[in-house]
Amino acid sequence: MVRPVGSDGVRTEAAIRDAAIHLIAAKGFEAVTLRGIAKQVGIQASSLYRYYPSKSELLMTIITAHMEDLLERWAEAEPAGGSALERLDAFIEFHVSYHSSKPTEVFIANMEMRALAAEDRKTVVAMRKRYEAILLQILLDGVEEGVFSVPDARVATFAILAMLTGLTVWYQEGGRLSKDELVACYSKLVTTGLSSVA
Amino acid sequence: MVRPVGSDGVRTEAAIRDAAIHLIAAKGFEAVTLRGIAKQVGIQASSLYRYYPSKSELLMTIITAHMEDLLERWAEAEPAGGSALERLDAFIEFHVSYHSSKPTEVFIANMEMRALAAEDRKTVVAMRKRYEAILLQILLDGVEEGVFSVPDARVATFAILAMLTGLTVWYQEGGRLSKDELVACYSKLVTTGLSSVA
Amino acid sequence: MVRPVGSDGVRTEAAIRDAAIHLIAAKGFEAVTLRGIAKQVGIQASSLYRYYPSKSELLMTIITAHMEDLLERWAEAEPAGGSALERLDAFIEFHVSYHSSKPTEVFIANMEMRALAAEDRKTVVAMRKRYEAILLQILLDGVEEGVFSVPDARVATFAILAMLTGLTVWYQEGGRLSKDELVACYSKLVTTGLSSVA
Amino acid sequence: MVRPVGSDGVRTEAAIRDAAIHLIAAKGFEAVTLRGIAKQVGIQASSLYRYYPSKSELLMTIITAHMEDLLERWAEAEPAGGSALERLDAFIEFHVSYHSSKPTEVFIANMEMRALAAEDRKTVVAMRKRYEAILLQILLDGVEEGVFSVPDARVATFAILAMLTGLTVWYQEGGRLSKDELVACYSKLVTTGLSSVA
DNA sequence: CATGAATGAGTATTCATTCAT
DNA sequence: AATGAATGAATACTCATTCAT
Repeated sequence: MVRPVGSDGVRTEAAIRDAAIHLIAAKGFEAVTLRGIAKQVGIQASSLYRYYPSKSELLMTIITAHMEDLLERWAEAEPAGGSALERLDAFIEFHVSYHSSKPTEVFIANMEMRALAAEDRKTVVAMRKRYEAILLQILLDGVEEGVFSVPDARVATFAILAMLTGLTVWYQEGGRLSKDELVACYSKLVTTGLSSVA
Repeated sequence: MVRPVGSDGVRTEAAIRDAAIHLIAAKGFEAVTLRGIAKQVGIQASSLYRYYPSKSELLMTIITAHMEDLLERWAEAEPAGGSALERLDAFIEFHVSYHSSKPTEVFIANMEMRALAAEDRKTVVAMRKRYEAILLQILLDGVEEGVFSVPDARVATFAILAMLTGLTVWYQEGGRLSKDELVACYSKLVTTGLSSVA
Repeated sequence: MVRPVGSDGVRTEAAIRDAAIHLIAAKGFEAVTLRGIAKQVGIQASSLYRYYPSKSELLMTIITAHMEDLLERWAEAEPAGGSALERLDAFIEFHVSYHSSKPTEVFIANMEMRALAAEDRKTVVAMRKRYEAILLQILLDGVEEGVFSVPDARVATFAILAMLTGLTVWYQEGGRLSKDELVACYSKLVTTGLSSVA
Repeated sequence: MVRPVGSDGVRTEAAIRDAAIHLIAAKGFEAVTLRGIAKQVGIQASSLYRYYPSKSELLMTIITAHMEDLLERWAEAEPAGGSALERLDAFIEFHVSYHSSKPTEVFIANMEMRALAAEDRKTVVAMRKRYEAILLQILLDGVEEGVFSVPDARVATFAILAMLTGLTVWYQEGGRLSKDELVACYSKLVTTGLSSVA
């Protein structure tokens, strides 16, 4: 009997990841059991080992897949050239869109880094730094252009990312605000804050 | 050795809480073991039960003590009257000062709510909502006064709190910036964003 | 060693029950540890959980299995019709035979009901009442027929059952008396007491 | 300050025994904790050690006190001389009276012998044998006199004692039957069984 | 006479992981 | 590709017991 391409195995692997992502987001990595994941998939816990060599590698896979995806997509979405303000707008739009479309993965990547082994954590931190560097550069350029004024670009980077990423805590697809409204909201706050003057 | 000379219940209880706070912040509640806490305090794990009836009540105590403290201190620091802008400044100064002076407790309160039992989580969420309501009211007042312009006050509240609270992730006492500089940084970002015009 | 070759779930489950029954009868339920049971079976304590979800459910299983067996077997052994005296003889023969063939299970069922959770205890008490009702009915019928004389049928039921069941405390298979002699002994005592007249 | 005779200490010791007796009867010795006993008395667990050197000696004290009391009282109640039938009646009256007046202590002595250390158990078994020997002798005498007919005097002894003692399981002071009715009930059953002829 | 602080051995139970089938 | 039986190390928690005060 010929097994159709992309059959069982592949499907099972995807199902495992999906189940893991939702359970980890809901209960936290340590509180999730392999039996729990297996049950949701409809297989035995021992069968998980066909697909992932350990619980921690399952987490690492989820987090790095997310980080790689994030960085790749920005590489595609990144505007070639443009003013700092234009690039900032593009970045906010990208970040908010991505984070509101995959809030669960993002939430895990932010919450469960402590659960990674030291080595793995280092790898992920490095990826995250690459992402932070994108915004930091935009801010520095904007300051140089004279359009941005920040007391401390590094703190501002952390602050803005924390603000933007915070949406994963409360955002639910199909909520009160459309994605465009969400982007507008955050764009306004980042560029002119609360002030009604500018 | 049954009881070391000079042992003292009050001192032990404080030591347990301190040890628990630091371990939980570093590794996450689920990953922390009572043995680990006890070891750091220099007692046996079973002795913890003289002070806290269960691991989860220990967490609950830490989180509620923090939340109560936060709300009480704001009640003291809150300016009587004043414009929305003045009250916003006061709130930011308070929030940043408090969060930078107790980053560990705050971090735990934000990260470990999932580890609480449903009932306890409800209690804490209610306290948190009371705190969020403070900022929300300031924003609404500012909008009415015409000094603030926000697309959505509720989203803005979450966004600003996420930004301000985010400092607990990276802030370390005695770092590059003084507390005043920190407050100035965040104040600037909240009121006028990145714009150099205003 | 992960799984000894030729290990078999059904066999293991039976071995666990046997070990549990003997240990509980010897030391009492509370004094028996899962480690102790496991050791006797030759497995790890954690492996018990593949077969019984908790220590108390293991006890409940043992007790209810015994009670169900007792009631079913009487249903089979019960004479269709007959005088009260004939039915009494049949009951005594059945009860003494059953109790002397499974003294350990019976002993546990009598001694360890306190160890059951309230809910479970209720269930077992109800089964026991069904059994007691059998003898009570025989006594009432005998009184009506005029062959039995009892000051109080309810007390007599408890008294006779206590007497008959008491054999589980001292009886050992292969002892001085044969099963038939045992039945004769108890029959005599129940029907005419110590009197040498009748 | 002069302490009044028979004060605190004595009262506390009695309170501890009472509390222990009722708790052990209700939950079983192993399930009872010293903290539980102390709580009921209104003292700290550590204070129990002023009165009893260990949990198991507390049990041993309760059981032997009961057994000694039982034997002493029979020595007082025992009729000097008399026929086997008269002595049997006296024994039954004594046994039922004593057991219905102290059902809790008796219950413990019967149920918790397994909880005693081997050495202590031996001691108690010996006392119990002395008590059983009383009834056995009466039966043997009655057989010799020709008024009793028993297939096996030893089995009859166990059987009758099990029947009589069984009342501690269900008897409650102030219940449906008076003590005299109770004695009459059991007397009838022992001497002529269920038969209506004799 | 009584306690409060502490111990340490022990308990049921959980869980990631292994591997013959 | 998947499972069922089993492991062993770990976990929160309990409890009898000790003893300086």
